[in-house]
Amino acid sequence: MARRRQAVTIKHVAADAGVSLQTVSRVINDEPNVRSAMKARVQASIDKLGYVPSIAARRMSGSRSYLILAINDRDRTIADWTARQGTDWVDQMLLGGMLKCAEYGYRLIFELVDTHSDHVERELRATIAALQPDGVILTPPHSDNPLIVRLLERQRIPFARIGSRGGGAGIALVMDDESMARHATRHLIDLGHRRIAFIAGSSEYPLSQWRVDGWESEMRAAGLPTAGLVARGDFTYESGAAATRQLLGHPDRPSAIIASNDQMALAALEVARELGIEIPSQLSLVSFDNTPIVRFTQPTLTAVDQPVAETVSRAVEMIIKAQRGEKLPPQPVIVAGGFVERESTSAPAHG
Amino acid sequence: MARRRQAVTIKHVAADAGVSLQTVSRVINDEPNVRSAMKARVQASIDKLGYVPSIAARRMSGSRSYLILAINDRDRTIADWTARQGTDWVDQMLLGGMLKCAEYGYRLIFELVDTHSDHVERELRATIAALQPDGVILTPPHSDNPLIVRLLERQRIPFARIGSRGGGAGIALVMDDESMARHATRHLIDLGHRRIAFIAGSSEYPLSQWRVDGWESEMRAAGLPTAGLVARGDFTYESGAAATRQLLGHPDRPSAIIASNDQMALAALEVARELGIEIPSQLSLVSFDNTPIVRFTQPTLTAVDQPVAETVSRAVEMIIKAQRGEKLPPQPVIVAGGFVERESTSAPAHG
DNA sequence: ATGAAAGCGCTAACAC
DNA sequence: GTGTTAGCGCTTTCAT
Repeated sequence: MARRRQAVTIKHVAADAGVSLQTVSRVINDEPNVRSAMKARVQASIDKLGYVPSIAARRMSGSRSYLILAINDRDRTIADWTARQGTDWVDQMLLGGMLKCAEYGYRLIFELVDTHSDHVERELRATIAALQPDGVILTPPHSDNPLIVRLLERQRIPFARIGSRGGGAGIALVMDDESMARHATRHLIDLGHRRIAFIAGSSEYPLSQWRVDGWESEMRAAGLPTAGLVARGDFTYESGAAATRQLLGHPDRPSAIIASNDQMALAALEVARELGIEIPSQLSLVSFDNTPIVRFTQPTLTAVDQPVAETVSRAVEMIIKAQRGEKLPPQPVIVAGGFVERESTSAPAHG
Repeated sequence: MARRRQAVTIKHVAADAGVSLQTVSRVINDEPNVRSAMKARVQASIDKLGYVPSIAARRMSGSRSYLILAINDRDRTIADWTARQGTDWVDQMLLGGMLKCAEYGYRLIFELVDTHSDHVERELRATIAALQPDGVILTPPHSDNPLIVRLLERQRIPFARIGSRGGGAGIALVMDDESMARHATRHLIDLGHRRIAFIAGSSEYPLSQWRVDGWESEMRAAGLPTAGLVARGDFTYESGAAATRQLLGHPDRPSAIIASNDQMALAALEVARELGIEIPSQLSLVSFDNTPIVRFTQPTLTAVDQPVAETVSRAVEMIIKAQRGEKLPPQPVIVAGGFVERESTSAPAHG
């Protein structure tokens, strides 16, 4: 194999501009102590030759790598990709992360890491050693993994923990699950609903409880009952179906249901259909996450929008700031979600 | 900011094992001329210290970077991510590409490049200079961009061209669009359909024509008419709706329609509903691509499965082989697609 | 404000 | 088989 060398290096630029390597280095890193005339001359050579610094060489010399690593759980991600159920978590991560990285001249590298194995640490350490990223973005369930957090802390790499309320090192960011749940509940209350049920998600994820809390507090504030109105699922379709059957089997059945994610909402839709309950005229349905599928069901689903892209974008920003030693805002950073009204919600039948 | 150095380097391993750097290098690269006892000793030190070679240093020394770059069109990708219509092209690319890369100790880096701008070349050159990947995977419409192909050829980087039949340098891979279209057509013929219409895609993409060709040749082979049975769309929902109206407005309307992608199939579904034509009893519908949405429509759509993951996986494999100087199979490599029967196809009403 | 020299971690080339 | 040397492209000292 032919060895590939850098086509244009800092040497070529220095020679072309008739200055030292160091001066070129100063220009490309936008450092002080370069006269503007000099700077212009060097920049002209850079443009002329089409010079781009090598990340490898930069990293070698002990400087930044301009790489930010985004870590996702391997099993779950591969399962989602294979199932092709329309989950676009990864896409939204890339959307938020890559674009923000590009703004700062960084690059996002997406990696899968196996959470559940006992060698998480080794795996992550290997990835870091190989890539030497300037920062790491953790997503659930890694965000609260003490092994990972400790490792990153020891390596002194700035890292963001998405979906974590903090405690320990790292930059904690959460999407505002509680407010989003409150918003959804408020929407239904405003439509005239009083018996609003909630299908909770897996208790493995802290956000499941945050969502329940939001619903509960809004119900309380409106003086509405919550007893018997929670069913616990685990984010799967099957669990959503079971939860819905439980809720709709109730003698005084709810006129509205909020499901903690889209898969469970989909199940609720199907169960309602089976039972001959029409949506939205006889039952309103709100779903969580706003993944693509909610646009294609019939009726389309009113949904809470999980601000994944925005959150990752903020994470990137904060990592870069942290790396530069800038001051960070108080944490956890709370990212506001959205709410999209579609066809699955309306005033209750006998409001 | 504290400068981060590699925690464990080849030096530490060499010292620990009591050998030279070069011997360690030989072991980690699995090169010949190391006695197995020596190799074991070095490996023990590597494991003990948790050593992982630095990609940057490897690249610096003129060797491989173990990075493979996958390039997608920026505008289109961002539009897809933002629209959240369930397109999982990127996910499938990552699925096929990352897993195959991991098998060989490589890493896939996903990048966006702006096709339509006149500085494609500069942009791509910059990315290559920064990352120095060992290979590049091109997707449409980049695969047939002569500027890009020439650039990569000159840089002597192995590259794959997905969706290109070849001509010029690089490894050409296509999904077997023609066969897939034939398969879909055959499925409908076997069900008893005789008037089978086809909604073609944008002529900007060569695969649009390949799909038409497959349908046409299968129809011919079965002695069935094709005149007046093609409507041209451009892969958008709107164009699909217009095409469907045109086809169903025909006095002797088709009993089945094949749409060149899922968005247009979705439109066909909606138009049929508007016209009071029931699917599948009065009209069979087959869609192309098998993106997530076809699982959620009502009825669910029988669809041709575009083997994106498999194709990217093959591309990675061939790039690595090419880089090692191994012989490659004849091209274009043709990757077989799949076919998934769901609810939208059945025997025609008056068959 | 600019330049020169040293070194980052690794591998290719060559010596032994 | 194994060790030694040089150098990759860049940034960090430290001079000037």
